[in-house]
Amino acid sequence: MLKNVEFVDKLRSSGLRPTKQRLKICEVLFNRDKTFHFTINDLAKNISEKLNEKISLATVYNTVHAFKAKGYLKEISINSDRSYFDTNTKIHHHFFDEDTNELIDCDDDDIEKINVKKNITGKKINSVEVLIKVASDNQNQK
Amino acid sequence: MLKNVEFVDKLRSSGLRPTKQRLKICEVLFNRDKTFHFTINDLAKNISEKLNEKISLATVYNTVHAFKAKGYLKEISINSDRSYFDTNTKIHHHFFDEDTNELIDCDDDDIEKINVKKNITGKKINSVEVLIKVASDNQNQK
DNA sequence: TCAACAGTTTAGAATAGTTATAATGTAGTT
DNA sequence: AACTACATTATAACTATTCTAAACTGTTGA
Ligand SMILES: [Mn+2]
Ligand SMILES: [Mn+2]
Ligand SMILES: [Zn+2]
Ligand SMILES: [Zn+2]
Repeated sequence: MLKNVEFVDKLRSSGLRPTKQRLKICEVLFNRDKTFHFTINDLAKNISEKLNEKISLATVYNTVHAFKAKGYLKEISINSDRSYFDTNTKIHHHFFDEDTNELIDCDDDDIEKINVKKNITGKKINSVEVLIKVASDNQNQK
Repeated sequence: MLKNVEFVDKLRSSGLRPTKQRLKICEVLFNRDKTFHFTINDLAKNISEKLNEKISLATVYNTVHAFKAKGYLKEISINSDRSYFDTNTKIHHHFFDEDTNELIDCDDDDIEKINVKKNITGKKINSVEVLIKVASDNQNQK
C-alpha cells in the first residue's frame, strides 16, 4: 500500500522519470495488499475501463517492460499465446487452472524444498520453479 | 526406431490417414533413439533443408497439432514468443539454458519426488513439473 | 475396379500479440 | 525560459500462428 510520493521516489531511484502514466500504472499494479498476475491486455483494459484513463497501448507495453527490466515485475510463460506478468518477483511456484487459465501463487511451504541432484557443467542454476496444472475434478476434464 | 510400416499402423490406429507428409514427419520426429525438443520452425527447416522435401508450413502446423492431440507430442511454453514441442510426452522436468535457449530433459531421479501439500478445492492435479533455469557460470550473466 | 466421399494438403490471406517508428510532448537541469 | 534527454503516442510493421477455400488423395464399398 504505497502512496503516490513513494512511487515517485521508487521510479526516480531506478532512473525512470515519474510520469503521469507510470504513476497511474504503479497505482494499479502495486497499490494493493496482494501480489497478482495479469496480461498486458488485462492491464490496458483495467486502466481504460475502470479508471477511465487514456494510456496508449504502446506506453503500457513500454512501462511493463521497463518495470520488468528494473525487477518490479516478472514475466511468466504458461501459454504461448499471451504473456503473463507477476507482481510477485520472488522465485515461487504456481498452480495453473486449465479450466479458467488462472495462475495461482503457491506458498513456499506448500511444496517441500526441491533438491536438484544433477547440474549442467559450466552453468549455474538461476531458478527452480514448479508448475502444477490443475483442472476440474469431475467427469468432463478435457 | 520404428519403420515406415509401423508409422502407418500408428497413424491409422489413431484415426489419422497415413499420408506422405505425415509419414515423413513421423520419420523426422520419431525415428530416433532419444526424445528431443523442437519448434515448428526447426521442424519445417529440417524437412526442407536437410531432407529436401517440400511440405507446406500449414501442413507442418496441422500435423504437429494433430500429433499433439493424439498424445504423440507435448507442447512446452518457456518463452512467449515461440512454442516448443517435445517428443517425450511423459510428465517430466526440464533445464532451460538461458544462454542458448535450449531445453534439456531432466531424469526423474535427478529431482526428488515433489510433495505438494496444498490443493485447490474441486480441482485435481494433472501434472507437477519443474523448470530449472540455468545460465553461464562466469561473470557476464545477463 | 473405380466412383464417391471424407479427410488432407496447400498457398495465401487473415489474425493477434507485440515491437518499431518518428513525431510530439514533458521532466529535469541550467 | 530554454535546452535536452527521456517519454508518450498513433500508427505501421513484424511474426508466429490460424483460417480459408480450392485442389488433391486415401479409403471404402458397390
Ligand atoms: Mn507473438
Ligand atoms: Mn501470436
Ligand atoms: Zn506468481
Ligand atoms: Zn522434455
